[in-house]
Amino acid sequence: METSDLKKAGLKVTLPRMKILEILENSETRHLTAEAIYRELLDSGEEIGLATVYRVLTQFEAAGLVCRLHLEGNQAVFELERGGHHDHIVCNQCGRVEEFFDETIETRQREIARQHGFSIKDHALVLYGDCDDSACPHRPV
Amino acid sequence: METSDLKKAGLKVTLPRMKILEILENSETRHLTAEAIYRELLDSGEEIGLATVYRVLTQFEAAGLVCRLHLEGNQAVFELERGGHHDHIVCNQCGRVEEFFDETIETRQREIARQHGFSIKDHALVLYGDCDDSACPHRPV
DNA sequence: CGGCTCGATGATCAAGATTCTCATTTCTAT
DNA sequence: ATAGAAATGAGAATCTTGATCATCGAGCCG
Repeated sequence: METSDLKKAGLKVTLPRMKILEILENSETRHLTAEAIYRELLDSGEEIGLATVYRVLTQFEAAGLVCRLHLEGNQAVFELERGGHHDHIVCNQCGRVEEFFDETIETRQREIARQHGFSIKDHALVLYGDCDDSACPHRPV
Repeated sequence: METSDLKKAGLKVTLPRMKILEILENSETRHLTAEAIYRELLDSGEEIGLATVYRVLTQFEAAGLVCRLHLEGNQAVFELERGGHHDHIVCNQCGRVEEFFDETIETRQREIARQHGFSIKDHALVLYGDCDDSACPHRPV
């Protein structure tokens, strides 16, 4: 379970942390802003401060439990780290986020970095487009 | 010249706008924050407000004269739109930004988007790494 | 189980980036 | 030149995120 992951990271197992993990696990979209997590906690009757949400998410990120994404908006979104690296496609209309992984792109990135004399440490790739209408509700969030 | 570009975009030709274009054109790094442009204007004796810099850059972006990049930092950087699309490599040590274009990656992106039922409109790809030491000064900015 | 110690929390404040407001100035067309 | 509209500058406002600090609770020890 996750309590062990928390302890492994040197973090006490507290209610706010459990609740936040729970929300990240059960989220439909799997990509949530700190605000969204905060509101969901308030709605379910928890007494939590927004500062705690940000603090905990930052700690989770440092512990490798969570990834922080900077999409076009001004807010970062957080997703549970499930092991595999992946990049993202975002629908401009409904905000839906899908994940993908492509070895061809990964390989080319390494080659390009090498050509430029860089040792690549990380990368951020986000595709923006419109998803097909049938599957695209009007801004669900 | 650029005055025609400004007029074409429905923007009056004013001193602040000309100066900002000039700085973007003559910049060594080609990738500047709004703050950096503002400071450069102040240093050269112009009386300009930071709000104007942001306002003008946003208008330039809407007019397609300028691109806004969101790198890892919290500030956006702006670069003159010179026609060719490209992506970026950023050095984690010195902040240097280099540009590249790779048709293989572009093609794969379109294919991936299609597989996911997205019509891709845009994308953001940034590689982060360390550039080779000899060419990497210690944080020049 | 009761208490101790230190990390965790929540409320508020603060910082940094960007945008808004509005009175004043500057273009541009006439 | 002049009127009308758009642009500017200064500062306030906003939004997201991190910091502060007094209080609280988790984990450990007896």
